[in-house]
Amino acid sequence: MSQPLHERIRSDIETGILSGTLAPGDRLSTEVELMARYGCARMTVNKALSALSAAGLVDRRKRAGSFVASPRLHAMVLDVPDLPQEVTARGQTYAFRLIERRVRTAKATGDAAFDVGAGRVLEIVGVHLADDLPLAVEQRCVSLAVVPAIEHASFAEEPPGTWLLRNIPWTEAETRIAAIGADARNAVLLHVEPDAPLLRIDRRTWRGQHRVTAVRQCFRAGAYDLWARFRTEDAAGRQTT
Amino acid sequence: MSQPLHERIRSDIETGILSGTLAPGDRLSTEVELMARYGCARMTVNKALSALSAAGLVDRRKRAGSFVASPRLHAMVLDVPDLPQEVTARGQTYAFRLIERRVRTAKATGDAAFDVGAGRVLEIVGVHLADDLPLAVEQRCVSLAVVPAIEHASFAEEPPGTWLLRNIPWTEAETRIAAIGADARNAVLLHVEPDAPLLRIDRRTWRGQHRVTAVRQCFRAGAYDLWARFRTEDAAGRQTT
DNA sequence: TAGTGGTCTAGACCACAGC
DNA sequence: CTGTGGTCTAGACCACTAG
Repeated sequence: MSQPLHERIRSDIETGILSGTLAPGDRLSTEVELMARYGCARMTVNKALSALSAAGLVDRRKRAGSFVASPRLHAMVLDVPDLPQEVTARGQTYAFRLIERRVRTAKATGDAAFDVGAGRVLEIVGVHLADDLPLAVEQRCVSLAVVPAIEHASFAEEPPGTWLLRNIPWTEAETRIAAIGADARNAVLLHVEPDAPLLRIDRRTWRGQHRVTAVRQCFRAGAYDLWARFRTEDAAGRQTT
Repeated sequence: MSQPLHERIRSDIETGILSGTLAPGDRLSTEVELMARYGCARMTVNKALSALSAAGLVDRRKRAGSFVASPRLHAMVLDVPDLPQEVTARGQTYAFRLIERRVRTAKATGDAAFDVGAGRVLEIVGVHLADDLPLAVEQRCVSLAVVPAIEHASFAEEPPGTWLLRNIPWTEAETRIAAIGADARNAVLLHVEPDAPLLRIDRRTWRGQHRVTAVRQCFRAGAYDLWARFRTEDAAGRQTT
């Protein structure tokens, strides 16, 4: 038996759903029935059905049974790019040029996208470069109350985003993606015409109840694309053995 | 006991990781130790640790033990918008205006973004409208070999994307997001100036080995933003009870 | 109220990788 | 070699809810 039994049971049912043999709303066999069919214990069947439920392929209701869920998968996995890594992976040399760096105290920014709560805040503006060509402009606020160590970090070696990724685990994050026209400052920094299309990525990050950082990155059009993928296997927690 | 025990064990360890008490690379207690600490069976502990492993918070190695995973996940959950639903949720009226619809056979498009394999293919061009204002231009190819029923669908009631979402489960999808300048055709259809910034979303979808559909949506800047979120609880499969 | 899933137990054998 | 996680068993009790 090269494949675990609960994995085979899960795979059998998943195949039925994806091939259309099992239509949305259809009732699956009960755990007791599957137990008899595969000649195994109930825990084994339960593990398979729980995985399908976690993946959203199956809806389980007490007393009623397990049902094929309506195709509702509106979610994909979005890669959060680590720019130095992405750039070097493309065979280019990465650099971060710091434009501004200051510490302010507790003032409201007036812009909800950059609010990281009360206390001392580190504000950074910089440019990501690939082979010395500007790739993106980054504006960032970091709460020094949550991340005091970053006040003394030099961003010569790595940009603030990478520093944070390496040092601060986060529990919650929110990303907003839009297309905008370049304003005067971004046009200069990115070497593009004013009103040229830019990809704007806003991200806010929490650690528990505390806001860690808020960042806005504006990419030159064509300089970098975002990718997202979805695989049923990922959602079902299948091992990539 | 309002909370399942395996959930409490998982929560305890997760809290330790996120608070920094458990640093990346630290070794967790073994299943046997946790079993003794919580006074429960090994299966219960295993369920908690498996969930943390699936969430990417913990790395488990045979003979070595369980360790706090070092770099945090670089991935978030991207909402795949169902435009009619999004638009009506904003209190606007949604409509889809069909511009082109034709069936071609097996020819190569020359554009990899729209390749859905051999056989008969339905090609659609249309505009998504919110309160009669153009929101996005959509170009789509659908493989009629995989989805024959769509050949006779009228898109008066719902756009092809929604039709597919309701009728065809998919196993794998890939999305690419970029900012572009409007070409002549899109400028006319969206009522914007040529070269105005647009948010372009390309998506290809598979069902098993077969390519189901390939779509390109170009949104007016500011008309619609993409959102992505991440919560540790989601990844750990915690129920939202 | 009876059937279903949710959870848990106290064992067990095995594969695997560090020691 | 030995400890670890991966898997599985044959039971059990409970909560919930649809019939």
